[in-house]
Amino acid sequence: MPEDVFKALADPTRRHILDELADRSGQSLFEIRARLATKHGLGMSRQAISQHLAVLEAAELIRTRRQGRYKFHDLNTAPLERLVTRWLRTDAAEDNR
Amino acid sequence: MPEDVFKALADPTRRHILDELADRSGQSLFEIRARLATKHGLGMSRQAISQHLAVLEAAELIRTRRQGRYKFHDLNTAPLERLVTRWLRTDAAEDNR
DNA sequence: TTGCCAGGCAAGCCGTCACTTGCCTATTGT
DNA sequence: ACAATAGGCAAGTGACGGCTTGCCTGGCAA
Repeated sequence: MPEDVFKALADPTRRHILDELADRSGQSLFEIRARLATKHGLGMSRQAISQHLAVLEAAELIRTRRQGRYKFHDLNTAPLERLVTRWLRTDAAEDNR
Repeated sequence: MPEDVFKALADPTRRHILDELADRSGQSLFEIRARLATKHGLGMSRQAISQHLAVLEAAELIRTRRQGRYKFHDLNTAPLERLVTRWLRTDAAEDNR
């Protein structure tokens, strides 16, 4: 299940989205779109970012909460923590995967 | 340049290769191919794995050393270390990328 | 030397992915 | 009520990625 995390992190635009959510939590789709455009020069359609957010949500890298007609996105760093340590630990070899 | 690391990690076969090299360092192409086949049930062509190794080497996740007609592969965990910490540190925000 | 073995190069196929476009639903403001 | 706003749901397109196949090169052993 957390195998999708790698796939989600593969795209640079999605990594920029994570950067934005790390900088300011609880942003809406249009906010993210605006900040990607101004700060990173990414002029993408609204739907493109919506699909990226769907991928990130499926990988559980972001959590969403609806509020009226707004949908706010929050970063969830939990899947990131034991992701790379899989190869970093050179001591006791326990196959926990 | 370490942006390719994410792309390299996106493929499950490549992650299995890293697992193998983490388990036994300095394996050759045919060794890796054999162990992927037996331990993970991956019956892939030699060339497929060669291409995967090329991607991993381009991302500097493995280092290679030629010795006669053999080419040995070693895991290099250096690019992995400050990869995920980009989103994990919630303290001082320095844009080092 | 001759043959075998480890590996590289290049083209081609096919599936997946990122992105767009068009249309539709729901909620808020006037 | 009506219009504007925030977002969702497809379907279609172009490009990239993984894998195969075929041929070629360098090193080692008999």
